[in-house]
Amino acid sequence: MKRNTRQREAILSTLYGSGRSLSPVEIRAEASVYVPGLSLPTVYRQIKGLVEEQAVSQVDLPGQSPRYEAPCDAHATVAGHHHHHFHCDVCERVYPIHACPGSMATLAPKGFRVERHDVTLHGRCASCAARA
Amino acid sequence: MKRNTRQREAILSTLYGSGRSLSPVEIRAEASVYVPGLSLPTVYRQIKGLVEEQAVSQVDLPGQSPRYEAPCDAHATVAGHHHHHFHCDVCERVYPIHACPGSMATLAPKGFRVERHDVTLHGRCASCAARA
DNA sequence: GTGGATGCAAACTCTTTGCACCTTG
DNA sequence: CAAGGTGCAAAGAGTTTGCATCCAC
Repeated sequence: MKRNTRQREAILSTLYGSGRSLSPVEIRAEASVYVPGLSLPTVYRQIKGLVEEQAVSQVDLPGQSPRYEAPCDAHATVAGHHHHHFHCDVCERVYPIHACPGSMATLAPKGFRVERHDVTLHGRCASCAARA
Repeated sequence: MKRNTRQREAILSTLYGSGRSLSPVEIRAEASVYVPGLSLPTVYRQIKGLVEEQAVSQVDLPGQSPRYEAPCDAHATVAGHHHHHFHCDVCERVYPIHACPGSMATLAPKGFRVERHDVTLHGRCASCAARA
């Protein structure tokens, strides 16, 4: 997965252009504007390669299939930086949260070694909240 | 889904007997001890009904298929109470965390309305940490 | 020109559904 | 005895793979 095909470029620019996390189907829909006929298997193969080379990161939210996002450039860490996500219950979109409640090691029972945490917020995003 | 069949009893006692969240396959494996030949479709149908009547709650962790657990009786709230989960990276088991970092409404951007949050801790459970 | 990438179709996994038979109340 | 539950097999949904063709280098 190193060649600059039209498909790869379309997928990459879709991910880097969007400020949020996209599902494979969303990626296909957006990238199809640049490459009509783009196939879903190609999207899956490209994102798999892109995740491996850390050009894109995978976002797993509870109860949802994986989404993908461009590493945040606001903090310019090469391999992306620690952040969380907000899932809008209305439009189903996923937005990055550049804040963190901090270590949660003390929440676990004695003897448990906490090495990582995931936080997902749910509710209404700004535009869906304004609409209500 | 109201009749007390052997299958239903086996599934319920498996969930109530285990102190953690189980996947449908795990439920089937455990409950098969009481009902040999228990089928996976029956497990899926029973848990669906049990979740609807709130006798069991569904646990969605990031990147994982759903698990199911008996509502925690330590706090004795009928419909279960707010809690989180710990996922062991070694044995893949999921344990309840009866603590919560508190509201995270301030983490979201302006205009976002936060109504709920999920927290998942990852690392090593007590027995896997002791073994290392 | 050659090897990697693409698109199609088929395979796979997980979950759900149709249906004949069995069991609970 | 009737309504509901079970097991089997097959159908769906989402993702991955095989393969012939195409295209970037």
